[in-house]
Amino acid sequence: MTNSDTVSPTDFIREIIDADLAAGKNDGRVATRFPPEPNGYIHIGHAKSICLNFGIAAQYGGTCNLRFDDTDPSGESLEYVESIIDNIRWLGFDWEDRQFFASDYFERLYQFAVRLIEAGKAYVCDLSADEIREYRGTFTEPGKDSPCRNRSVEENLDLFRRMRDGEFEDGSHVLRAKIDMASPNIVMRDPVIYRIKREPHYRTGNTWVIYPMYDFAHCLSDAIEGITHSICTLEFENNRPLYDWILDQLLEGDRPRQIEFARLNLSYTVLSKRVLIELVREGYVEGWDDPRMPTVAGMKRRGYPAGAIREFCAQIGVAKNDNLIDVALLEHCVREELNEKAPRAMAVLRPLKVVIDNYPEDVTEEFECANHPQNPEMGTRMLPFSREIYIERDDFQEDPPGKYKRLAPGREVRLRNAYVITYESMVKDEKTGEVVELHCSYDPETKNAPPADGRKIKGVIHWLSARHAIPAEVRLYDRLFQVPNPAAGDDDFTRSLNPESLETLKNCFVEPALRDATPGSRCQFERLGYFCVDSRDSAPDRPVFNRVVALRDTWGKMSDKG
RNA sequence: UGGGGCGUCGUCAAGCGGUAAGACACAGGAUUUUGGUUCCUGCAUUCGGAGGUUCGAAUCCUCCCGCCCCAGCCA
Repeated sequence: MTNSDTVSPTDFIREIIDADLAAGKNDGRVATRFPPEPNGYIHIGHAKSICLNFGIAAQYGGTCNLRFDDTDPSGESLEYVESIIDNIRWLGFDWEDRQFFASDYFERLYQFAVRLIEAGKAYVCDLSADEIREYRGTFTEPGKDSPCRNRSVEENLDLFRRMRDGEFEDGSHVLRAKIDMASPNIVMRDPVIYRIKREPHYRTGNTWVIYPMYDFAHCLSDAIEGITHSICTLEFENNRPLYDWILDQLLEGDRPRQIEFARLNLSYTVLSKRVLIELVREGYVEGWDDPRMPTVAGMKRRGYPAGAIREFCAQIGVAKNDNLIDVALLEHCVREELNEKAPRAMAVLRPLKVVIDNYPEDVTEEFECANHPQNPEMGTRMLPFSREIYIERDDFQEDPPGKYKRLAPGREVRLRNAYVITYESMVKDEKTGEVVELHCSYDPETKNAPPADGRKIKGVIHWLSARHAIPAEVRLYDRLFQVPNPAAGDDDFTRSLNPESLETLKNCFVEPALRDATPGSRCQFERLGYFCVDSRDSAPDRPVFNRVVALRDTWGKMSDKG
């Protein structure tokens, strides 16, 4: 599926699977699942889990199901289901016909709950939410039994049926597993497994007023689907005894096994669902697919290739250590793929006009340019040249620092794929003193050739023929947060937002070949970075480009240091 | 505080009793019509700490320290 996945990674989860296989468990089957709750868009952290689950299934000749864990109607919606399906497909994974919903199991789960009651392992509790909390005890004190704990099976069955039938108010009754109110693990102190919630479900509508809790629904959904290895994140480690307990009461033979790994944390970004939702709702970004968002939809729109995300997930590994991955690694993976695959193009973001005085006014030349310097198979394109061109403002300095090798008074520079030009004079705005135009001369002998006298031209800059350049809008993105670990501390995340995460440049130019660039297509603007045609706002007469990621910039680093 | 986890380079991460892989980052240098790419080079005498076992310990034992998770009718 991916050329970068040639080396199968090894990690503690695969070691467990190897051992299970060696022990003859599950008849040699490996079945995983990715179980999102459809109450938000998936992000790069989910991508790690997706790559893990689908990757393991592929590696072991097994299967990976997509299952929506939709047991709490509040906040869940079809929009999220659809976005999740789209995003996983885009990431490059396929679950064939194995798309499931926990909500499709509601009737079976109900029957499992009835069996639990019949076995004397669950009871209907009348305590209020507050009372249940009080009865639960604390880390250091054991809990107390609910007064309802010893109801008869018959009464429990009757009450539970009436809960389902809608006879009771929301919150007036719950179904609880009867385990151990003195357990040192709070999860095991008679956990709630069903609650009454009169809220329409986006799939089952009003047919249910009771909904199973995660701990009850998840393990049984895994069992129903024949999952062998149920991979989840570390915060569920405390829940594993409950996962096993429920299955022990209800099932015999091979059972799914829960394995926990450390979730992804990314520097300078936040992956908390709560914060992501707030960023969208409060308008700090323009939507779930804002190119600054760490969502799969955002990264796709930004122009990150799916393969780069997969490669990133392979690179970071899987372990149980808390981690904070340097976002530079993600950017590295993006550059690595784009360097190989993105055709080169010319664009000027902050134009400065240059008149080449000794070049004829009515002439247009066309230069044949390679689409990729290292890969001739990517072909060539024609680039027009004329007397007036635009260069990048940054590529001229009146009083340049030491190692500057671009245009300056008295200097010469190579125009990429064209001639060597020499500075002659500049025109300044009388009021502001700003340089508004340059005059240069060109050396006709240097067309695609070094200067005849053998002198070395150090600098190469990009340019565009003013007459032929296509106006474009370019959006420069930077990290959304200014601090390395915005999730640390309970500070208001708003304060660590980067006010300069988006810079919109409206007066840019791109080469004519890009006039009709396909939305979503990517190229490298030479010397600037990788760019992607925005799939939402770009129009044929007015292309809009998103900067995917800048090129590595050793010069920028040097000059930053002074 | 009771329970459950985790501590190996700046950041990830291999290592599974035989003497510290790799990646990113960083720093030098070479090549270059992208200050890109590519290519070399450097980057943990030491594995949270202290004891112990052993010919030999990041790996085994003991104690200590630090960080994360759990007291939703969320997942």
